[in-house]
Amino acid sequence: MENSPFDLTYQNQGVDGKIIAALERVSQAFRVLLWNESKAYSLSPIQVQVLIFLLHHTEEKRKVSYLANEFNMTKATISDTIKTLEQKTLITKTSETHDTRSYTIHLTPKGQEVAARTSLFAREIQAPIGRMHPADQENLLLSLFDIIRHLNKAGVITLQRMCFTCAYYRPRHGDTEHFCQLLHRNLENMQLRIDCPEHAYAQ
Amino acid sequence: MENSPFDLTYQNQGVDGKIIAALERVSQAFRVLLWNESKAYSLSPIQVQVLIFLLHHTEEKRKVSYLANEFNMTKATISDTIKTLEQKTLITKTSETHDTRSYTIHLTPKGQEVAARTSLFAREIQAPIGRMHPADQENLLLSLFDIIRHLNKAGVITLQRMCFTCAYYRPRHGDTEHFCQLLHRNLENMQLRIDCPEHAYAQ
DNA sequence: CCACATAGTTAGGAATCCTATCTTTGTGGG
DNA sequence: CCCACAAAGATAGGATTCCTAACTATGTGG
Repeated sequence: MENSPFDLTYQNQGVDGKIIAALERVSQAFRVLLWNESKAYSLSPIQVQVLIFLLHHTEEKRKVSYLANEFNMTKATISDTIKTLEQKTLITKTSETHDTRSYTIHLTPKGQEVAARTSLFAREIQAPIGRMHPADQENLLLSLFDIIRHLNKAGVITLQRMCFTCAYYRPRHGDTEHFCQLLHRNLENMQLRIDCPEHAYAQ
Repeated sequence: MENSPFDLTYQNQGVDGKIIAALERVSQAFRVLLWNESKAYSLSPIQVQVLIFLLHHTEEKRKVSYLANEFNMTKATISDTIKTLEQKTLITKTSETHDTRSYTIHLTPKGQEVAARTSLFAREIQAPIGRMHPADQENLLLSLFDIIRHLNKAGVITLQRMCFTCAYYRPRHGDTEHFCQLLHRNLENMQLRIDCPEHAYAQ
């Protein structure tokens, strides 16, 4: 065995190195899938992302500044994207608030249709996840939560709507229990949210 | 409890939906980190990726076509990137093979230095992984392997150097054991490679 | 009411990444 | 031997991404 010419601990492929490499592959897959989907509908990747976001989020989040923050881009970039989407009659703007500087973005019926269809771009990634054992799913999700939580603390990802960054969230018994002050109850691991519509920022 | 105005199974946030969303967040983090690192060294993201790849891979993989396949881009894009890197004296070309159409790319000392430094761009993601329990690391890695294997079969990711797509790989006892015909032995879960230098394609 | 912050737009430019078209070189029948 | 074809890479040109910087217009607070 010692005579093997191959070193099993080759290069930086410790466990964490392997996990990083694997996550990078998955990231690449997302990029490729999103790119393909975009081309299929003659849209840009960011346009598709915006459409999908609009499909799943409420009024107060459907603004230029919010989207810019969400996608780590400048307002200029989003402003441009919105202009294009409007020209394609996929969205409309309404300024129903009393702040006339701002407006809310809405999907047109056509926009909803496109958004619904393109939102399936990740279905290839969903398939193997659906086949996993529930226990493995739970472990995977918790690991990812952990990573994201760290990235959030480190300032890499600025915006979150996950429980751990919410004003209503209270850890109990040293992180093993999760109490939501809005729902007034403990959340199971699988009930923790990554995109909660009621998320409130801690000050 | 039933009176709660909030539906815990809100939107597509079943387990797999949450995992997809989480993976997307991590992907975004990679993008942001890579972008930051690029700007810090006045390079483009793809230039950084190429430099890092060159640092870790051998001769026969350091060619334009291989890189194009690796990063899911056209040869034109890579050709351009290489030209720029050469102008920046970060790489050199040598045509030591007998096929004079092609050449091999080498890092200059300066290129190695930059590559080594930028290769740390993912360290923020590595930190939380390093702190996880070994068992959780193993679960995470196996789950990601599973997803990538599927993406590979589905043709989303064309190129791999992981055991599951290798000509030397033989599953045993229904996927619970992994035999490498090159090493002539079973591999433990944690010995499975995601970027094996000896990977050979199955025909 | 004036200074300042905030929402969004515009202009201009660097960079990404493509398609399509080339040149050159290797390869495999007939 | 040669001719057709494939394969490696380069080049030109263009659509798109995404930025910075400067701008307009509106809200807010001492």
